[in-house]
Amino acid sequence: MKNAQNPPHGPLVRRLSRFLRLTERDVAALANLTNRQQRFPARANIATEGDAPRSAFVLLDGMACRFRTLSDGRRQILTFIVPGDICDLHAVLLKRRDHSIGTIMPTSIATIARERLLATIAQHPRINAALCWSALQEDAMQREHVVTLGRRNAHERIAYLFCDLVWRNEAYGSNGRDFIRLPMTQTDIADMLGLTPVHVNRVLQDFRKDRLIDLDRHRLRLLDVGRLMRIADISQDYLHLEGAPVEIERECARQERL
Amino acid sequence: MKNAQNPPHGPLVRRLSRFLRLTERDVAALANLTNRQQRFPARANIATEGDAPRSAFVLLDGMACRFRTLSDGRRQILTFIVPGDICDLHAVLLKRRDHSIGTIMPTSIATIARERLLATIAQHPRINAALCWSALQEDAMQREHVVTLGRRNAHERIAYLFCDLVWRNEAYGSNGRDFIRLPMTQTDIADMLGLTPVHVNRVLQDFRKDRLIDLDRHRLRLLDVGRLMRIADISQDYLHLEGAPVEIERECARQERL
DNA sequence: CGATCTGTTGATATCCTTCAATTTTGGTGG
DNA sequence: CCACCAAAATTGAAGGATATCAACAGATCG
Repeated sequence: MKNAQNPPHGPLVRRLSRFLRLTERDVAALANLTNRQQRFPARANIATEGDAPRSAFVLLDGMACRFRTLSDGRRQILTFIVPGDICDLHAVLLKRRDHSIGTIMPTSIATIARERLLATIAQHPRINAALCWSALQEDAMQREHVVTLGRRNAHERIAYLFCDLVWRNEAYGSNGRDFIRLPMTQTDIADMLGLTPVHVNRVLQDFRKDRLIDLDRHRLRLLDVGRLMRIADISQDYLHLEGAPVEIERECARQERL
Repeated sequence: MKNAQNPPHGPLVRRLSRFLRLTERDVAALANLTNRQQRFPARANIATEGDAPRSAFVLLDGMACRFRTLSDGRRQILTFIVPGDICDLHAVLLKRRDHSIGTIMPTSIATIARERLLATIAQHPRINAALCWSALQEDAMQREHVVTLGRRNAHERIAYLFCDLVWRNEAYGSNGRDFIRLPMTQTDIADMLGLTPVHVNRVLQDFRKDRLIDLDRHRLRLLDVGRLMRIADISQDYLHLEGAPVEIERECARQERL
């Protein structure tokens, strides 16, 4: 039962072991959790609003987003989905999807069969706990998004988004450099933040002039994270990266002894 | 194993049986799920951001809201909490709360002990499923909120909020009249919808002039739901009130036979 | 029955949108 | 590898939705 957080693991393991240490058995089970892989080109729909929910999946590589469109065409992006993110884990309980999922760039996913998922969480308390945490974290991110759209102005919104993306990449991304890939267009950013593409562009210019960011060819480098955090008035608390409370650790250990 | 949806049940049973039929055993278990009750006056905090999470609770009577405040005082309400809503069901997994919960009016809650909760869902598959559905529904409501703040204008936002509150009251509220209690102030509505109180007031005047609503002394009557729905461009799909898919029903029935 | 919170109204300011044109980028096929 | 094309980014000018400020009226509650 060794520490399983060493580098060469898939995005799902990287993501989940952010919460608590997984055993080698857990890691092996996660490797068997997914079955077939699928690739999608850029700007393709992985799932469409109104459809009956299909199986859950993990995003392995690329980037996607959840979104909804109003009947006059206005679009709101709900979340950007990055490698390691799990989608539609419990969606079987619903009859029809209330939002779509589309790719931003070429993206590959691995589907998760419901039967195997249920069996896995029944036998692996740490995976169960980590999946719950993952869902809680998504809820918390959604809440931060609501705060952003409701009470932050354009500069604050963009500062928030960039911090969020960089922090998530640091927490369980794979690249160890000081910049991140920003594959989405300025229109995507606008649709995420409730702004117009034109205004997003202007704020980006401001940030460049203020030496806050370096953004070129979809590569983003934060030149002054502290100042961006102060602009957005945000800390990374909402990501809940602090790991499991001891009681949860103990409870998992106890269940593993059975 | 009779239908358990008849009137004289608590808000929790009313809420959960919206999803699937609960057995008499389930209803009895739900009655035993909560232990002590607590009353809070209006404008009191039930839980505060930064605290370590306490036990989960059900709101029995009154109204509350989740909210976050930025450091300069701007406040964003995340959700209004109505009777039957369950709060912080899995919060034990987190070390500190990322938002507060406060009352709008005098409110009573019933706490749920973690041990008893775990035992109950282990023995009652339908309760387990219904609680999962409840969490999914909350996620869907949160998504609709994001769409509202990101892409709807002031009139559309208020039309959305009023439909939402009325629909939720119809679905599992207790009063059978054609108006609902609207205990929150216009400032609360503004903080929910990302507007200023002044502007909320003006939109309300517009709605009154257009004979869309009748709002007086915190009693709201929708005079033309169809038109409000068209204004907000919304249907009640996002509330997922259609009940459990047959496979879930079957799965619960199978588990009950063990 | 007064103090305070809430609702209402008007005038002015501003952030962001809209519209429209131009440049740049990135992808594709020859 | 280059030429070409569509998509994305950029810039300017003007308009509109909502915010801000301020004052007052009305409701609520101890």
